Amino acid sequence: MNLKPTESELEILQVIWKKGQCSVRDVHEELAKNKDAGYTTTLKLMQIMHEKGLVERNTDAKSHLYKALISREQAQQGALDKIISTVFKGSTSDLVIQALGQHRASKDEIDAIKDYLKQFDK
Amino acid sequence: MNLKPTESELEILQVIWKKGQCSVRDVHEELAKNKDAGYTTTLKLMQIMHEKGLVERNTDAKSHLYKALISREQAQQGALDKIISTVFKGSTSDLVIQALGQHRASKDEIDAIKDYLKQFDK
DNA sequence: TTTGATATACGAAAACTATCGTAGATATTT
DNA sequence: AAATATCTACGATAGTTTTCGTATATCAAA
Repeated sequence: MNLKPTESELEILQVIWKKGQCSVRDVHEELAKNKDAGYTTTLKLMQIMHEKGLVERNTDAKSHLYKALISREQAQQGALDKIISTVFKGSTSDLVIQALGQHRASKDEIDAIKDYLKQFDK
Repeated sequence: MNLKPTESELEILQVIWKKGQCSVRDVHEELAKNKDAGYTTTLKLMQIMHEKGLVERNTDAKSHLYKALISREQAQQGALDKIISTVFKGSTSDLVIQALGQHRASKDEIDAIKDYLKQFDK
């Protein structure tokens, strides 16, 4: 089974992750802010995600409620693994440095990272 | 013009980046180690990449030689931008911390990152 | 110079993804 | 209860990406 979400599926997962549990309409209205596709498009995608096992749903009510079966962390890890191997030659530090360089992390972000790195000191 | 390489195109670019200049056969043999697709598949993909302007080629000899027209750094940045916005809620530090956490960066890598971060002190 | 290996070109099929329209069920409003 | 709104199901289409077969050219070896 292929657990790797497509681009559109990720957009949907984002909404579900944020809200915890969503109807198709919830997701659709959120997506409609930045994108314009019909309601049935979102519905169909979510049905496919259900077939794939990316989400589960409660069909008790007329309007079904969806929950994610893949965590944001899993998706993050999958995305990282992929780009580290395809464009960063397997080097995590290359990725980190490139990320910090171009994205001009804020002072808070830099501090968060420094804090994190302290655990490696002894 | 769409400069964003597809998944397969990235696999090919990887080989070209590593070797600097490649014939279709060079790329194909490298890919064949991990994947099995026919020679003409690789050829076709590289021809499409040429049409798209992702690579240039020298057709003097019978066997054409391809060079990348997009740098590894550009591709890295594109890949980072995408995943930061789709799975990391726009947070670079989330990405960095997740990357360091799971990938168990080596001491050298950690040191490289610490060095890099020093530039933000003053 | 004929044969065999290796190239490119390129159309077309296959696979995957995204989009939509329509049908029919269920709920809500008047 | 009839009309209206909202939901799911699902087939069909369109778009993109990947794969491959076949034709044809070029080179090297017998």
